[in-house]
Amino acid sequence: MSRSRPDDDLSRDQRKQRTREALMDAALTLMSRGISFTGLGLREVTREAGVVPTAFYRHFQDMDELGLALVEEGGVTLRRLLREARRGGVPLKDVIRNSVKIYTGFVRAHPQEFLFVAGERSGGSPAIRAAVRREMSHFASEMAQDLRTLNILPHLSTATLQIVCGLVVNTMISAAGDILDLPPKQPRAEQEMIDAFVKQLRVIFLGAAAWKESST
Amino acid sequence: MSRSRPDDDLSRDQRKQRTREALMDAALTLMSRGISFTGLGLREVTREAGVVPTAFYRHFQDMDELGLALVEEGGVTLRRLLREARRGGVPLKDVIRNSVKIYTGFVRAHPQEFLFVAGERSGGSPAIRAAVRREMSHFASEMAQDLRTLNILPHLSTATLQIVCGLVVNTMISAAGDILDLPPKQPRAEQEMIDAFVKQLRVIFLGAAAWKESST
DNA sequence: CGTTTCAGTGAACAAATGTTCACACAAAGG
DNA sequence: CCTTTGTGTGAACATTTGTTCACTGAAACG
Repeated sequence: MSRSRPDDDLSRDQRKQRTREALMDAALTLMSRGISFTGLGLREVTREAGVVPTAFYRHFQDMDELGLALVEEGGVTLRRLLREARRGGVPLKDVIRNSVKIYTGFVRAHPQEFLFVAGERSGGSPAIRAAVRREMSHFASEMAQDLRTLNILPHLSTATLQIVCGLVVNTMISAAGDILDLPPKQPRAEQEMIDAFVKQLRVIFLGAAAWKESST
Repeated sequence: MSRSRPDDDLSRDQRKQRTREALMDAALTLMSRGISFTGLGLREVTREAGVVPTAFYRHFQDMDELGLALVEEGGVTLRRLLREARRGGVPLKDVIRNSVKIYTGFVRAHPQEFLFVAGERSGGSPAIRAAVRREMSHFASEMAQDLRTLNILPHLSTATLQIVCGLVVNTMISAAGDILDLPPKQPRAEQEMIDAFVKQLRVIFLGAAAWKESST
């Protein structure tokens, strides 16, 4: 047996990407301990990742670049969310409640990424803020297109639909931040927040359905 | 003439409160330079305030306490906003557009406080986050009560009205953050954002008007 | 096999951070 | 008027930070 530890025979690039992920995960882990990304230090992250500080520079020029990578990761998570929702098909009954169920499931499955996105949307460095906003806008666009092909709210102009989806996405992200901030194991309060969240989405879609494009 | 500099004959308490305000203003000023509150250092703040670092402890135990004071200040500003809106009376025509005009005026007049609230809502330390949420919730409650006395959306239960106002407030704060993040002197993009903001509020109120309490 | 490439190491640095302490000195209060 | 009170000072501290540099050793490659 030449190679004893089976998880150790990896190509160089694989190894590199591995510690890169370790760094990103370390940042997310530290954030889930309460500190916001902006308050994180380079050394802190490498320490948590189990790497020497200098190794950081092999992957990112500075913390901002790490942040941007995390934004991108968050973006693909959001895309997977949409795909998953599509795959489930339209329930035709209780669409909103079901979509919210999928969503909250996703938030619970990837708490750190949602915490990051919600927190840095208006908090972090200018570059990161901008990236988060861009990602949220992309997400809203995809959602708008989905609604189009599902023939939901067909009477709305594309511009209006886009704005409505922006409102929905904004509400979604805020709700995620609120839910994840609850002291853990508090199912009563959590259910209340989710119910309020559903109600807000209902109001939005009700308003969008009642919208007349003529109104200035 | 015993007292030469007229701005210098102040009681001890007045002086103390003065440098306290200087510290708070310094933090806000630094934030408007791009850094988020969480990323601010104690020494950085005292330097900007023109005081020696140790003087900080005469007013706050740590940065978190400073942050909480700023949250409270932000809350006061929001209350003044509501009072101002009330004072203007109900325009009866174009209510939303007019309210938004008042609001954006306020945001432009107190950019730093809105930047702080928007940024630390989900970003900062747990204590500060909680305080911001509490203040936003208070604000939503007051708004709900105002709508009640103005006989707007009278068919909604108090609980529903509260939830709708929560949605409105959330949208307001996000919009403030977005608008203040624009590169300055970009009236085209700013007007676009404000128009979208107005449209979102219209959708919300339209939906609230169409709401039937019976729906599960 | 021999050479090159390069992810990760470890020591070292200047700079900045939060916190401490004894002190100054003007207002407050008897 | 003399004493007390307390805001702001200035020097000092132990830590922590971001960044540099020369290095090691194994994978990649010819």
